[in-house]
Amino acid sequence: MSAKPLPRNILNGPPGSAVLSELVDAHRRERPAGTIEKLEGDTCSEVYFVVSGWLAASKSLADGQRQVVDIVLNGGMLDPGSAGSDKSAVEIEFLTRTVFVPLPRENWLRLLSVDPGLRRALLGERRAIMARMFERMLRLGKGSAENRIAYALCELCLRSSDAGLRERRAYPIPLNQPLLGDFCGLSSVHVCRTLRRLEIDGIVERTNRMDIVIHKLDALAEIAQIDPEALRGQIVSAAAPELFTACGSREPPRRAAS
Amino acid sequence: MSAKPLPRNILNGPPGSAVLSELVDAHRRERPAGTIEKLEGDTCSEVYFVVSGWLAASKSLADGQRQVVDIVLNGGMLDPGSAGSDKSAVEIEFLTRTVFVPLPRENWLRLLSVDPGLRRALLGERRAIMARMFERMLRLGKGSAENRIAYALCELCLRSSDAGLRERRAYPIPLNQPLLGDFCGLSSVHVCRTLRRLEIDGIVERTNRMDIVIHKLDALAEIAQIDPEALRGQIVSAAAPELFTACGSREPPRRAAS
DNA sequence: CGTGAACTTGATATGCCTCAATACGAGTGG
DNA sequence: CCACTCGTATTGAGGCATATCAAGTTCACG
Repeated sequence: MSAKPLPRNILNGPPGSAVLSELVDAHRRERPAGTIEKLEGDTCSEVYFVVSGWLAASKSLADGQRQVVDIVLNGGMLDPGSAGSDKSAVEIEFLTRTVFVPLPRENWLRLLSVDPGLRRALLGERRAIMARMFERMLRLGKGSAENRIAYALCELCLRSSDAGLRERRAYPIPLNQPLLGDFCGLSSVHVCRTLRRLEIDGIVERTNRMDIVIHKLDALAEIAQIDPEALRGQIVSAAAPELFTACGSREPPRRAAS
Repeated sequence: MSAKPLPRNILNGPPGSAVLSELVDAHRRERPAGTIEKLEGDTCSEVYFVVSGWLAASKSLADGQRQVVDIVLNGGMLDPGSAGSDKSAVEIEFLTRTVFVPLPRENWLRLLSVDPGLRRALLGERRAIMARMFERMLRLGKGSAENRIAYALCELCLRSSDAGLRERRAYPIPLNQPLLGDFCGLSSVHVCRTLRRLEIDGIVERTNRMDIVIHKLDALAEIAQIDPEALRGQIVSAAAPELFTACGSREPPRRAAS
């Protein structure tokens, strides 16, 4: 699966294919870690495709409290727009050096109009996005701190690696504790305590600040209240990578300081 | 806007239109309030369109704690599927007597393939869904109980009426307090206390259990941390009604006991 | 008139936040 | 090489918001 030979779907699709690679080339961008690409309310008429890197979409209350509403990884997409206007509903920040393609809405619609496979892939990607958002809302509303953190670790590990959830394997997660707190709806202090407890209990281990090694997958899944196998199928879109393999060479996700 | 003369978009669209009305007729369903249409994990290969009524999509933790992840009203749609499998990611329950159209995925994809206007409308609807989900996640993660309740009232009032947020006008909300709690991530007891406080402060009034009358819109918007005008544009899809006006006569939303 | 579900209100428990102080690690400049 | 500094992580103490438990009331419905 990691040795996928050639881009499919778009580049090799029947009509409009030539257009695509030009579009992608024309819009391809790269940003260093920590860049804030857009603020809430900024004008935005594009749909974002992440070629490589991590991106966080967040919203804030008046007092500055921030909630990360989604994290987008290699092969993922984000539509920051809201219903009526051309205003972005979220703030967009890159957590790592990131290559991405902001595709104007009209171009995106045109691509969809010519490629049935793309429409189908989009449906799958959309379902994956919604499914993981649902899981997170459930935990934001009803889960304990342990449950939220454990779930976040599982989700990010699952999504960031083809290998899935495995014991004794280090997954880099390019979030510091305040950011992880904003993702889980917790204060950074409580994130620290909760991570610490998981570590003391021998369930996970951290190296280099935020490389996660799972030692007791059963226990972690129990706390996160997930079935590792099933969750993967629900929140990771099988079709997604094909959505725009065309967009560029597949670089591995790279961690970076924020 | 309420006196829209004729269905547009699909029924009158160029090709495939005849197919649509047949599809809709064939799949149209009606259920009484309180019906549970699907459970988490049930097989589901359809996309749901709500013609009239209210529907709640929820998920639960092992201990039975439930979180309502979205509420769908007249003119709204819901795709319960998850990425990989044909399993529903959510439980679906009707809050009122509801007319809806569960359209098999393949039919839905085919419709999308023939109607550019439909694709565009879907983009708008999708953005509205995401925008309101983002708003709710922000409040689930970082908002106080007052903020969550006030926001929920504003969102549901905005979405359930063309009139938007107005003072001295009764909005029926067909949720009891336990359900509102599941929606806001609060216990029913605390929902009660919080609503009571809003009432004592003269900000809202309740009649018939759950008909909401706003008395101080400014204060409510302040607590909810919203701009009523702007929010409407963000979370209500202008195009959505056209998505499937074809599906049936437009009945007003009717409240019912759960 | 009885029954059950929802609502209300009070009392208590607790999980998480906030404030505060310290430790650590990386980068910087002397 | 060391001192400095700044951001992040860690740990403790205390407070507050919300959950939980419990009891009583109202209301819809049979």
